[in-house]
Amino acid sequence: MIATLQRPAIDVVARLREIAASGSRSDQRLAAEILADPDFATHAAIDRLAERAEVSEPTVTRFCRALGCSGLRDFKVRLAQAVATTGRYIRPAGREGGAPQLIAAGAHSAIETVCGAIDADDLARAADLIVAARMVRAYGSGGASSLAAIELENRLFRLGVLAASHVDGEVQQMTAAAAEPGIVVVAYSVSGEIRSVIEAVATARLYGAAAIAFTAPGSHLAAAASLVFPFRIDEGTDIFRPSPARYALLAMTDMLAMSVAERIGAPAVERMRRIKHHQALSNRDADRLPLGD
Amino acid sequence: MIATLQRPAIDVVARLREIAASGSRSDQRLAAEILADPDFATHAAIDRLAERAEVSEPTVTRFCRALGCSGLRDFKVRLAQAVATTGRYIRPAGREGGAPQLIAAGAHSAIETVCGAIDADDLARAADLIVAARMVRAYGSGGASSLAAIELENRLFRLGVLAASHVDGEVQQMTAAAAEPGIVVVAYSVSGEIRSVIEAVATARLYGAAAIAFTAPGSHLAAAASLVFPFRIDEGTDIFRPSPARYALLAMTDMLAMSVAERIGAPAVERMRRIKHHQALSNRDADRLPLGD
DNA sequence: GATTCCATGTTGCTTTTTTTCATTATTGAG
DNA sequence: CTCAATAATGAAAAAAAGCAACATGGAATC
Repeated sequence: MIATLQRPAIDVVARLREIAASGSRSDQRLAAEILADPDFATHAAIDRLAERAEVSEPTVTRFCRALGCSGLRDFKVRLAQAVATTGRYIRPAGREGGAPQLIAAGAHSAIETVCGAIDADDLARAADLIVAARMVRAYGSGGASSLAAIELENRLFRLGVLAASHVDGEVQQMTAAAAEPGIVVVAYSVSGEIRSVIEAVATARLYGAAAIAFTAPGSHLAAAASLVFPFRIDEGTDIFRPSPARYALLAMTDMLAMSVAERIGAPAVERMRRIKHHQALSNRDADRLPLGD
Repeated sequence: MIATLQRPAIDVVARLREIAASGSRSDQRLAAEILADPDFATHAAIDRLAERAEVSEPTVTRFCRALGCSGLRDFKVRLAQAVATTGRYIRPAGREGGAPQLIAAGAHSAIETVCGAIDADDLARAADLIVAARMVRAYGSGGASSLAAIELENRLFRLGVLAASHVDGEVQQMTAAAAEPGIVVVAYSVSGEIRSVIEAVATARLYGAAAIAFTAPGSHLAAAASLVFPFRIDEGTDIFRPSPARYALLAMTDMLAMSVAERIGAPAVERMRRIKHHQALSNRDADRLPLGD
C-alpha cells in the first residue's frame, strides 16, 4: 500500500468544527466529544470512543473517513499532531493556554542563536585553556549567571577538572585576589555589568590567570576578559515571560563542557563511569539516568 | 470522568538518537530506520516497520517499551507529536553532527516534550497551591535538580512568594521535619530515587504540607508527592552527551512560575518593577536586560 | 567447560479495527 | 398519507494489528 506516503494536508480540527456544527446526528456527537477531549481521542480505542459518544464502532471509522483520513489510526495521528502544534487546547482555555508555547519559543530561539553563532575556534581555545588549567573558577551572580556557573562546576569536576563556582560577590573578589598563572576563570553575565564579576575578572588577570567570559558584547566584562563569547538575547517586554537567557547560558556551558570532555577523552569516561557506578549502588536502573540527577 | 490517563512527558527523539548510537543490534536498526523516516514510522503497521528494519514484530514492541512508551500505539502518537513540533531538529541522526547541533537538538526536543505534555489542570492546581502557601520550599539534589530548585526560589521570591531552596540533603530533612499545613514543598528529581528528597517529601506531608514533584513516573518520589508532574528524559550511555534533562526541568519551572505570576497579577508586576529599579541604579540600560542577570 | 543472562525470534492469543450486511430513520414524489 | 429511495446506523463476523509466552542461540561469566 503506497497510499501511506500520500498524506494530503488536512486540517482535522477545522473539519471537526465543521462537522460539529453541521453533520449527521452521530457525527456531531463524535466531533463534539473529540473536540472536548482530544487527548482522550488520540489514545482511546475505538470502542471507548464509540461508547463515549454513544455511537457504534463502524460509525467512528466512517467518521474518520469523512474527515479525509484513511481510517481511525490515521485520524489519531493527525489529531495528535494538530494538538501538538496548535497547543494542547483546541478550545481556547484562557490566558494560560499560550504559556508553554511562549516558553518553548523563547528557549528554542535562544538556543538556536547561541548554538549557531558560537565561534568554533574560540570554543576550542577555551577548552584547551581549561584542559591545561590547574584549576577553574566559575563566576556568576544574579540568578541566571549563577546557575550557569554552578553548572559549569558540576560538569567539569565530573571530567576530572578541578573546578569551583562562586556566586557570592565577596568570595569572587577574594578568590580572584588569590589567583595565579594556571588558574582559569570563567565569568558569566547577561548584562556584563555586574561589578563583582568584572572586578574579579580584572583582578584575576592581573595575577596571571586567563579569563573566559560569556557575556554581552561591548560590556565592561567583555573588555576585562581575555577570551569572550559574546551573546545577546532579546528579552521582550512581557514582564511575566521568563528570560530565555538562561537557556542560552546553559547551552553555551554544555558546548564548553563537551569540548573539554572530548579533549580529555578516555580518562573522563572512566571517571564518569566511576561516578555512575556509585550512583548505581543506590539505584537499580541508573543506566537510564543522568549523572547526578 | 476524571480518568485522564497520566501521560508522562517522554523525550522519544532524544531516546531514539541515544539508542541509534548505543543500543542492541536490533534496536539500533530500528532507531535508525525511524529517525531516517519518521513519517513512515508514524503510519506504518508493526509488520511493515519490522520488515523494514529486518527485525521481528515483538522486537518492535519491546523497543517501544524501552523508549518509555506503553506500546507501539503510544510510541506512534508521541513520535507524531515530536515530528509535528520539532520536525526540523530530528534530522541530525548521524553522529557526525557537531557538538552544537547535538546539544541544540537534545535541548529542543526536551523542551518540546515537557511543554507539550504538561497537564494544564495540574499546573493550575500547583500554581494555586503556591499562591495560597505561607511558604514554599524547593528540594533538589544532584546537579540538574538542585539547579531547578534554586531557580524556582529565584523566580518565586521575585513574585513576592516566600520561597527557599535546599540542595543539602540534611537540610532538606530538617526543614521537612519543621513543616506544617500551609507549607508547600516542590521536589525535583530526574530519577525520583534520591533518598533525602523522597524522605523530605514524605516527612513534610506527614506534617500537613502539600508536596509537588517534578520527577519520573512510577518512582518513589512520585508516590510520595501529592501532585506529580511526570516526565522522563532518558540519558542512556553516551557519556559525553550533556543531559537534556536540565532543559526540561528549567522549562517546567518556567511554566510553574509563569502560572503563579499570572495568578498574582498586579502586585507581582509592582514587585518586579521595584527589583528592576534597584538593578537600574547600577546599570544604565537595564531596561533591555532580564531581572537578575 | 558449564552456567547464566540477554537479545531475539516463533507461535499463538487478544485486542482493535474494518468490512459486510441488515435494520432503521428520513425525505420527497405521487 | 404512503411508499419507495436514500442515507444513516448498528450487529456481527472477518481481518488486521499488536502483544505475551515461551523457545533458542549466542555472548558473558564463573
